[in-house]
Amino acid sequence: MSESPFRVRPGHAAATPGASMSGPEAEERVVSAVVEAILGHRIAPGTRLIERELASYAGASRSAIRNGLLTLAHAGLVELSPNKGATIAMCSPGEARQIFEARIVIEAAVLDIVAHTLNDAGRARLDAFIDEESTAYEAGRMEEARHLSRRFHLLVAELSGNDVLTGFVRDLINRQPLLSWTREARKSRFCGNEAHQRIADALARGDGAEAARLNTEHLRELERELRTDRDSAIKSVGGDEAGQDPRPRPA
Amino acid sequence: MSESPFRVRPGHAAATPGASMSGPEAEERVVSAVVEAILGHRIAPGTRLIERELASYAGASRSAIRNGLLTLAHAGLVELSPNKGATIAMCSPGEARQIFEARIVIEAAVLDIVAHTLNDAGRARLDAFIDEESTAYEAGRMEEARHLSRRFHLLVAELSGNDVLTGFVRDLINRQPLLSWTREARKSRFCGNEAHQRIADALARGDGAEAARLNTEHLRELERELRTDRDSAIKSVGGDEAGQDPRPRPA
DNA sequence: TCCATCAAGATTGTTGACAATCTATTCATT
DNA sequence: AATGAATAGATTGTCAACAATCTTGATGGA
Repeated sequence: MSESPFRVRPGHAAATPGASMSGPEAEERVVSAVVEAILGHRIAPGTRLIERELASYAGASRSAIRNGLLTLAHAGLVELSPNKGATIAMCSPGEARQIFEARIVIEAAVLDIVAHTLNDAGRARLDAFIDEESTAYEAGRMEEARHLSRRFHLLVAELSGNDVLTGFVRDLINRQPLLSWTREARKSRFCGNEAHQRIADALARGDGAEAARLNTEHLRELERELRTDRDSAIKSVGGDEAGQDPRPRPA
Repeated sequence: MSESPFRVRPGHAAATPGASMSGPEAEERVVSAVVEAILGHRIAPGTRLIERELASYAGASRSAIRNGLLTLAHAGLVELSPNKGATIAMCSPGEARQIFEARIVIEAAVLDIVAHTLNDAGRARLDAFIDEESTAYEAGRMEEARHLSRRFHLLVAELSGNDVLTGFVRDLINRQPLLSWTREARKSRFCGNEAHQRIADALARGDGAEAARLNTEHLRELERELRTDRDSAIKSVGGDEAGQDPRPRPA
């Protein structure tokens, strides 16, 4: 059996089939494990999720797993088909376009709100965040940098003070890795935090329109990069996909 | 509570405790029954939903009910507390404000998209819808009119061609009745479809900015009306709930 | 009268087993 | 060899019973 794509969280023992450490946390544990696996590009879209495997991994019952899968399905991260089970969601190019469009318009609105309401505490949070992000980039810690790069957009949403919009942004960001599976370890030339730095500067000046414009440009750049990745993946048909480690379980 | 707030759908027999007409539809039936009950103002926020009651009503097992409640919780319509069960969600004034804000910004973006992409077929759908809505209003069929009034905003979202944004708008609209429980049967002076008519006209002209402006004004009017309702409800009932914590979201 | 304590009932949470369905392999036929 | 049917295995869907927890009402004392 291949390596599990799910990462064991500190403080939690790995799957011990006998130990039924169930509880309200079990469902949450499965959800966050799958989310982390998706965000870390350790699990491919289309991978089938088998209830009993997840159950034994998480040391939970199938009921908890089912609840977790329902939660993930609502967040758009897994697809459920009756009698056929759950798979990691696959986004068609059309869906990818819609997700980017949604991010562009919602984040533009959020940035406009933040530009009008940002206080000193928020400005400090933004500054500290940008520092942390650029430090991670310069140190070459790409995994952490990618994580922080996603977190930036979430932080801006949080600064708007609107939990509803923040939840939408979080869902959209979590689906991002599903759009560009191949972009795993490649160092993106657009994912640097210069764009984030400029957006934060515009926010600090109270210029919401400019911040929104920069963010839109930033996201369009990401989308363009994604499309070229997808195209190049098409021409190198089977080799690339089979060569990557995380494949659907052989089972 | 002697009378059930849930309306029996045509084609489905009422609860027959012995008949276990379960299936994949059972969950869906419960979900839509609760949604309809909320939309029809037949069930109050804070009402406790007891699994066994719902199960016997829907002729389904508790498992299906549980799944349905989870779905409703994800949509923000019910709140689940561990070991305490499910209640119809209650929105604090702060949450209500956030929901209106989210609707304003998302629908503005949607209107801008529609204004740039509307074709003849879409224009025809809008026209037909406005006719149907105004007919319902003039005939005094207020329940249908309220339904269509909500549907108008959903139709505009659908015309944008973006399923992601449409889903967000749908969730927000479905939560609307939770914000203004007291406004049940009252004929609102702002809920007429003149506003919708003007928005549709602006869309037909391709003037997205004006459509968004009109829609924002429309929603702010609704929110103001809601606040006066809530204030008058406070003086009659007296007990007002403190700020509720927002529901937990998937990580 | 008010408050703490406690017991009985009610409700949710969990488990395991069973039925229904799908999937993959095998095997017969053309 | 290719195709289609049948069978065995695997997986999901469902259910009823049991355990854990909460709620309600009563009881007794200050």
